[in-house]
Amino acid sequence: MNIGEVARMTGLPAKTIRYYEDIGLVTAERRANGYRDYGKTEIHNLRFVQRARGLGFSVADCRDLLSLYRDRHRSSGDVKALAQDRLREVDDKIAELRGLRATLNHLINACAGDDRPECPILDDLAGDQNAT
Amino acid sequence: MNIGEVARMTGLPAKTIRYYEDIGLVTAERRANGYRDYGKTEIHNLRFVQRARGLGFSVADCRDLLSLYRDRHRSSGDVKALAQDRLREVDDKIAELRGLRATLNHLINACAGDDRPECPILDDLAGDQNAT
DNA sequence: CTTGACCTTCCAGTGACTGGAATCTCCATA
DNA sequence: TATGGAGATTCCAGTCACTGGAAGGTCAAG
Repeated sequence: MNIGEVARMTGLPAKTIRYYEDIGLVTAERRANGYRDYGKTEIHNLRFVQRARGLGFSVADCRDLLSLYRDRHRSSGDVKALAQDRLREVDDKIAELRGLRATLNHLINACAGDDRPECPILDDLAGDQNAT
Repeated sequence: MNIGEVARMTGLPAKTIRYYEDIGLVTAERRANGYRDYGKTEIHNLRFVQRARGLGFSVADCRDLLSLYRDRHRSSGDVKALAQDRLREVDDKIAELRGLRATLNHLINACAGDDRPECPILDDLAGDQNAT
């Protein structure tokens, strides 16, 4: 199967699929004419990576996950550990964003948002102690 | 004031301060010897940028915010709009991460995490319809 | 005069793609 | 058989916001 069709099937841009080959994540056979030729396994692996990326795993994580996937003798504990690391990252990020959100919201509520120049948001960014 | 001292004062790496000059965000005077010389205004602007970046504003946003900050005739509405855009981004990101978190958590709970190879996480990534 | 801390510039790398140019291959139609 | 267009190839550069490192200039202390 040509790369274009795979792109259509998976929704991954052909560019990205080529990139994954570049970095050795999912490689394809070559036809006599030099075109990449994708079989079921490669497409399966591409979808696997696509889903893992969708869950926010890094490409490096995807590499590990793929090799665990291929390993008949893996321990599910190794996979779970990876997922737990990722969960921790997500939790940290959510906590960080919640903090940002609160500050931003506070600032927005304090700002009239009209034609006058007085602006608590800028005052705060400027480090004005009397701001907000 | 030399860049090193400014770095110590603000907590911004000297590299970053030079970078901000490179992109024309916060520029410093030069001494006879070619060293950058920072005055109160520049340090103030650096801190301003630092705070805005801390709230997740892009460097491009910081540029706009700085120019609004310097503009005596600005409208606070313009600043508020920028902050609201940013708030929307944060909200979107939080929503996305919440979704990821739920999926990840679900998968983690389904996985025994022991020495056996059976793993619902991998099954799910593989697109196995019977997974989880 | 030397040492070491500090400053300068410039180039390259990060992650995960994405855009674009130049060139080649395939297939259908005139 | 020629040609046109779609789709394939490679390679280089750009994104964002830095960060690392090399090579070299400057300054103050001992």
